[in-house]
Amino acid sequence: MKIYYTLTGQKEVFEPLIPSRVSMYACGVTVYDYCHIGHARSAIIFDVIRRYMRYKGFQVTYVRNFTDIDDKIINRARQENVSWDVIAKQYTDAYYEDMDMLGVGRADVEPKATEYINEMIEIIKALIGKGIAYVSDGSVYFSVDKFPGYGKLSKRDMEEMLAGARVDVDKRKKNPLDFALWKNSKEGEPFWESPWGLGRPGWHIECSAMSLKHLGESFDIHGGGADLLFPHHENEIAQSEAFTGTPFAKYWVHNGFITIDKEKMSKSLGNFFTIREVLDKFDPEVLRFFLLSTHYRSPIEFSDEQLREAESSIDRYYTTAVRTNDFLERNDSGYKELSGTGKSFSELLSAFKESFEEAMDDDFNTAQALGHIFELIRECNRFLDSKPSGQEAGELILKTRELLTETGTVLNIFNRTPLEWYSSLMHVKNIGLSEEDILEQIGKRQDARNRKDWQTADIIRRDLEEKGVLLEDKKDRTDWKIKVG
RNA sequence: GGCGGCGUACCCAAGUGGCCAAGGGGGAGGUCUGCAAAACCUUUAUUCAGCGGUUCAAAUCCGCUCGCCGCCUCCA
Repeated sequence: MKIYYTLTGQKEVFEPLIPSRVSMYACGVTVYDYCHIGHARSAIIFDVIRRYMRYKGFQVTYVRNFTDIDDKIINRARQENVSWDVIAKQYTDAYYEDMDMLGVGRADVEPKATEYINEMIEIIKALIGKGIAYVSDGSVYFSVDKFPGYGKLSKRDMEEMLAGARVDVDKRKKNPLDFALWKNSKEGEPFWESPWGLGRPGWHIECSAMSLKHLGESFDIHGGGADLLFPHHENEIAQSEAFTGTPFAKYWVHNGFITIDKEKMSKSLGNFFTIREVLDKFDPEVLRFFLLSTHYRSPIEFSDEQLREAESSIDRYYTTAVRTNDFLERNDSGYKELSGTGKSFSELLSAFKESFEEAMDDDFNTAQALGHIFELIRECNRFLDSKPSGQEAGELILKTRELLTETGTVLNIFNRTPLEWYSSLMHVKNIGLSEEDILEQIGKRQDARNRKDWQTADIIRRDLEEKGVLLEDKKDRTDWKIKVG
């Protein structure tokens, strides 16, 4: 397995620190507002990495934090005239709702910054003791000059950063690039007691404290959005390695941004969509599928059109699922020799898993993995078109279903029944008909068809289609589905 | 200014030295069907932004040019 490694800028063979175990830490969210789809992208890719590691047989420990104290939370609380922890609680709950919808599993440990104040203070004390951090005006700063490797992750030169002049001038800092480990609290702000007076932790130190506590001094994978690379992850390395004297994370994984009209989606530009907004119009699986259809490091352009295409793709899967179910229900299990189509399908089937793993082993190439899945779907349909029957054919289709379920579980897509998919679409698209209504219309149409009253039958079908319901006449029944795309 | 990335068909998107350049969406024609839909088949890139170079061989490596984007400040 290869993973793109931010430090060297190329794909490296993945070798965990402890064989057969994987420890990973992902930067979670600051809980001060609803999550947008950028948060979803990050959460989903790490969810997939974790699922794939488990699939490969690794024992995974996955830690994802919540930043529950921060300027933005304090500001939000002030605006709404409530306590900071009310805001944190509200948006932590909202986060879980969103992630549950998207099929993002809980991490093994989900620490909150405010539960690790003591651990952070201990690290800060030690850094001061080593002369790497200094106290200034009730706050504590990390002295980047004292950490020789500063800038190694983001490949930045300190001289150039200073020349860039976009760093704020702060009299309390010895070097403008120094960053706060502990912040002196101002009047009316939440605070904790510390050796340096009342205050609260700086942003970066929490990840150092929580990863140390749950994963140890060194662990395998650390990641988050590409915008965390600098300064957040750079600072984490500095603090952690200065404190422990050993290498921090072995592999750094950063996901690319979501863009709108080619521009980075961001809060400040105001061009962002919350997960909730999107799920108002689309099934959650559509968003998840869409985000996995591009490699995680590439930027991904977001639009309704893209989502509609994703919806059509998923529908192709569920349409095929209906076919395989039908086949297995009717197939007679007597002996019958496999046709040529059957034989070539059988070959594809045996190669499929390897293809899927090859794609995923290559830096979690979910886009390519999906390509293989759709190739399997096409060949499965082709096989079914050849009107197969017999025990061996049944086994092939059964095997197909197994493989699709197994790989679908890694990506956490394609895990519902076709009926569940269409019921969900019915709601999300506001069809305004119930399943019973549709079945009633199908019954009426069938009566007309029995009378060979094609005109009435076609009118019923057209009326339903206008409402977004498609009918498909099969040999012995008529199926309904929701129009996608 | 420094650092980094991207440019593959009508759209999205894999592919980073060598089998016909994956897959999805869309278009056109066909098979099937009462008609449809779905599915399948054929077709839609002799070519990978452009120009040079390295190589027996390049979308893939190197150089230059053009265009787009990101980071350097909180940010997934």
